[in-house]
Amino acid sequence: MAARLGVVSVVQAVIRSLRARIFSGELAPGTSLAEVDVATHYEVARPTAKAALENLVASGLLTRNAHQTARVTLLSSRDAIDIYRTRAIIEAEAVRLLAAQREVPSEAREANAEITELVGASPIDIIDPDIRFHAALVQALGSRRTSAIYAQLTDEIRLCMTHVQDATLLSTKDIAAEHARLLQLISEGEAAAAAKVLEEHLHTASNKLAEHLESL
Amino acid sequence: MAARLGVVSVVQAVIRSLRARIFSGELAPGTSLAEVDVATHYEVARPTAKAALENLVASGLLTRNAHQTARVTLLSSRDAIDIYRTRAIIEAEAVRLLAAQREVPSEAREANAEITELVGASPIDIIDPDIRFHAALVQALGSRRTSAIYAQLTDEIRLCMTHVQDATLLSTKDIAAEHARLLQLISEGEAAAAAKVLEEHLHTASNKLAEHLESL
DNA sequence: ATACGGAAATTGTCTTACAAGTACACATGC
DNA sequence: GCATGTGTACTTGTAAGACAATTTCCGTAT
Repeated sequence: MAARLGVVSVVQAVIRSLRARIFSGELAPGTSLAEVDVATHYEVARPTAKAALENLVASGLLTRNAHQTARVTLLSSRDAIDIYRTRAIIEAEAVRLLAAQREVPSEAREANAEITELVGASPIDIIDPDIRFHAALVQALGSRRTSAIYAQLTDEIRLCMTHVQDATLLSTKDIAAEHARLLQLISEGEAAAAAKVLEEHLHTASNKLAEHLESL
Repeated sequence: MAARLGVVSVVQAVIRSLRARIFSGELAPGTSLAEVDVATHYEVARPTAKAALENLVASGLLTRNAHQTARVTLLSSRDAIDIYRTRAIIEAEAVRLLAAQREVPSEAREANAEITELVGASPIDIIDPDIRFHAALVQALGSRRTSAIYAQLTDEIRLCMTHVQDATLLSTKDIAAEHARLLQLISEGEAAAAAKVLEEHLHTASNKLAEHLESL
């Protein structure tokens, strides 16, 4: 293989590698990805590359019209708002349920602890624990399909983030504080208040992100 | 072409045809669908059939493990409950928003009128307008991604229904009445009450469906 | 009757090939 | 000079054939 691929299935390996390259920013939004390019890059057959590209198109990371070469999706501010709205619906419900049970997921607590430790570090480093924090809330719902849907939205969020290399949208300190407050309200069983904090948290993030995307 | 296909793209046409055959019950849950079978049936190449099958696997209508022939997904009662839970999250939010705006989608009203007219008819005939009623509520959110997610869940619901040919889970009259009450509460701006009615409506439907699936 | 071995069936991938559609550049006419 | 039309190059869509790898199932032998 031309590029290192954790060997599972060729198509799956290509998909995984392309995802990583997209998220890392190596393949910036707008970059063209022809089937032949992918095929030669990984030294696989074109049908294999095609299958990988189609998978990524389906998950929203790539965009392609008929007979046109696929490009890394360039999300608009309206897309970002739409994604965050959808996220908010799911997460708010998760938070309400958790609060009703006064159950604070340990993964969420740990992820936020990680964020707190990164207060001085590069804003890019907090993306990962931040995503884990929110994912932990949804995971706690225990619904396979809800988690799957949320995972797909998370992918698009990550893609958004690659638009904004300067990811200093919110201060790490504020994010950690809002998360902590959210967990506090959950532990107190304040479902409505917790949901409201979450919605505002996502809403301000959404606004900042949309604003940054507009300015490109 | 061996079977009539509305000509768009070969793969898309095969997908559409297979979906129709699955929903119609011609391809009952559990039926094997080998790539060669599909290829010969539609007189297309195996890669084309493969692409169509992979698409349907991704949307949950078919199930396949590596090196194993695809089968029409056989949903368990737990799946049904999971699907309805996820549905409920989205629909409840839609209903809350609509109530806050006191906005009753005309499509929902029309779909329920259609149900009301079908009070004496076969329970199977109400599936379609019932789905349209609920979809109209979600559509009103105006979120592309939320609608897309909901559409996928709807597909799985339809698949559930093919398990239970005797779809007389609830009386048509009761369904129409609950829908009407829901629309009434929306028009009155009673967000919380409307959401509660919806959740109970879906919960009882989910229970009945799960019960029927268990008894197979 | 059970366990082992092998054959059949199926999917995974590659190679090659051609058809069809899109986009861009170039030339032509106004 | 600009708009328009055409043609070519590029890319994707689909097909056909071939081989490897894996799973399943059946037959046989113990």
